[in-house]
Amino acid sequence: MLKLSRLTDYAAVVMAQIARHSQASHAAAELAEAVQLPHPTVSKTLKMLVRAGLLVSQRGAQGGYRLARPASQITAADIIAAIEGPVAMTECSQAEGDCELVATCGVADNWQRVSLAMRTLLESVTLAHLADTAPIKLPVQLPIQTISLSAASA
Amino acid sequence: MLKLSRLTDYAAVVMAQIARHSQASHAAAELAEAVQLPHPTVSKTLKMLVRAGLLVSQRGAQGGYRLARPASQITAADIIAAIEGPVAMTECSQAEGDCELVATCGVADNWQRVSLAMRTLLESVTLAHLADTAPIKLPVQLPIQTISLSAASA
DNA sequence: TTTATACAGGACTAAAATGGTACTCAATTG
DNA sequence: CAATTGAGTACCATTTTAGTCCTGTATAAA
Repeated sequence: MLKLSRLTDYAAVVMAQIARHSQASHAAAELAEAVQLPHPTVSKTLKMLVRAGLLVSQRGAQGGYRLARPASQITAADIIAAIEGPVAMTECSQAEGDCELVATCGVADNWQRVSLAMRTLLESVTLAHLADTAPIKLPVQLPIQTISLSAASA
Repeated sequence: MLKLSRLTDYAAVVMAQIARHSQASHAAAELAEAVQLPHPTVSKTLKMLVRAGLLVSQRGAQGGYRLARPASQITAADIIAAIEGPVAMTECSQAEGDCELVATCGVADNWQRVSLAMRTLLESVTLAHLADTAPIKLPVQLPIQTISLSAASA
């Protein structure tokens, strides 16, 4: 299905929740309550987001989590990467291309172009968009054509 | 990683192999040999592709698999859907939206827009592109902006 | 300084998806 | 009929995913 993992989904929801009240610090328990998910799971997700540099944490009483930077500067690709690792459609489109089938494959290059286009799409969607209850209304010029499809055009 | 499953990857490679010699019928064993993958696995993949209507099969001696329609009319989204089911990024962007968290979620709509944009992207890449050893050189106008991003613009 | 709060890190387990195999049946050709 | 080749099904092993728990550590407030 080319689906996000459930944790990634949670991460997006939690991030959106924080983004909607970005002044305050949010404790894990409070967030879990707000989004109606089990505390430990939310906690785990939050830790991953901190490690990825999307959130900052403050220990102790009155502590909690806050966005590391404005919601408009955090992308869907960032959130996905924080939980699942870098966006890549196939083994071989990752850094360590240790696929032994390169010789017989014959589609690797083109998959990588598609992969890149998808990544670009996900980078064009920010947390600010996701958190907004209104539909995404970017007047963005998606550079899709530029990137992959005209890479070696005629 | 938002990665394709390995079987989907195999499917793409096998489809590309068939597409490059689309006149002949191809036995499962022959294809497995050509792409250097285990026979039973390739066989399984082929059956899924037949069930999805992307290949047609012919039993008996001299039988094998052929494309059900021209490579230019088979999309990456078709191949992915054949193996993994419909492209959808989250539970709730599928047909049976049985997610109980709709109330507290607050990002569902926007995820769906992103999901739709990705699907459109994948539909714009055909098997003919994938099978071509040259880079994709579509002069395609990707309708991404149209679909999701300006859906409710301004 | 004590205490309550709240995050950090890691170990562990249960469940599910994935990938791969084997075996039997059905159809076609010659 | 015999050889070939796909169809269908059931099964198993592995990996991934999700979720829990426990112990440690930093911070703030009383």
